Amino acid sequence: MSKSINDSSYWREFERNDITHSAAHYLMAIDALREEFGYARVTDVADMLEVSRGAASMSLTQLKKRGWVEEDPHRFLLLTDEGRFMAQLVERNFQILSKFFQDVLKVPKEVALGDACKMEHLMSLETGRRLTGLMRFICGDETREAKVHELISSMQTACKSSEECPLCEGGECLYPAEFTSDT
Amino acid sequence: MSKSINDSSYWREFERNDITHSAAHYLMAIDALREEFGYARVTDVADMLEVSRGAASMSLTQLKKRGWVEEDPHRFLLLTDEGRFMAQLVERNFQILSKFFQDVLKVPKEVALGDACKMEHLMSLETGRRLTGLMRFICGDETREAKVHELISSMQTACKSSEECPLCEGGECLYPAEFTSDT
DNA sequence: CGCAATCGTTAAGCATGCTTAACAAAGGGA
DNA sequence: TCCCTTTGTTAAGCATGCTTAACGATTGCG
Repeated sequence: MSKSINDSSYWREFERNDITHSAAHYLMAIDALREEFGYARVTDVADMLEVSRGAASMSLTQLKKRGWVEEDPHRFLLLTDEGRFMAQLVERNFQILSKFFQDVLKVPKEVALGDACKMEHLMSLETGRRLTGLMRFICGDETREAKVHELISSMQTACKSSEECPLCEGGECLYPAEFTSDT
Repeated sequence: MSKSINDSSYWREFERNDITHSAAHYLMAIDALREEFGYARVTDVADMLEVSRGAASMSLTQLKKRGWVEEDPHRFLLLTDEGRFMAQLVERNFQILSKFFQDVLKVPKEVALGDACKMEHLMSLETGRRLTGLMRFICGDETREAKVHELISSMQTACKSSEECPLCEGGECLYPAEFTSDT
């Protein structure tokens, strides 16, 4: 268990992720601005993300070099097909994760949105697609959905014993008493 | 939707997260080494994480300043109570996420472990606890577990129409045809 | 004891990504 | 036209976190 979690073959994949958190938000900002106003300039992106124009300018230059951002004939910012793909991937991940956390796990909105926003650019397409499937299963039947919620809300304490818990079999309890109240 | 995803009040929380990915792995490495060998030195941590001794030294100095790491009477590395709490939080998140991705969502192992490792330090205690509850629900009944798997494996194509899909109601389909094959 | 290997720290360099500040280029009103 | 504002770029500084290299301080063997 502890042997593999620190295996360098994948723990450092974090810093080599396809897209950084920051880059994802620059792309999504362009998408959102074009949708809302029909165009996006460096200053608009900077305002939306509340970063300086300098930061936006430098980041967008990198995104242009990477082939995700272009300028249209009027020198307005534009996503390339690949850029739009990345933006949509991250945005869809955010939507799925925040919906999953809020509607299925019943995590308080603020926490759910915070977690989803941090994780949105890190979940692979494969995982996102399958998570969508799980949610179609749960949300597709009201009785089932209600039962999930009932069970989750009753699960405020640690499992009684490793024997009867399908998760803790053999090992230690994943959520012992000291972890059942919030941080 | 696009309005809130770029709201600076939380998109920049990513860089202010309680613990960085790197810091989490330093803490978990100390934990793992002490468990396996009874002690942990800077060099051992560096070897386990496959970083230079210089990097390990500097990072561990920061973790000492932060109160998560100490030295024992023999000058070996030791986690403080708070440090152990953080390490266990992240490790438990990794276990829950990788189990969820592999055993519930049936994501291929390599992808599941990669995703879990990237997200492990970003999921809040609250969300992790509730995810554990969901998994107790699903894995606690074989019929239910089988049904979830059947449904997820059949969900390889986009939903037929927004009308009948509990997720896409109103808006666009989250997983239209062009996204249903892997990247 | 002494030499050599190991251990831990520190410095310099690089990359990311933010800040503020300076500046050139373009735009708009009197 | 002139001036002032807005826009976008660039430079310098800071923080994180990695690299390699140099450096003392141990440690251990013959």
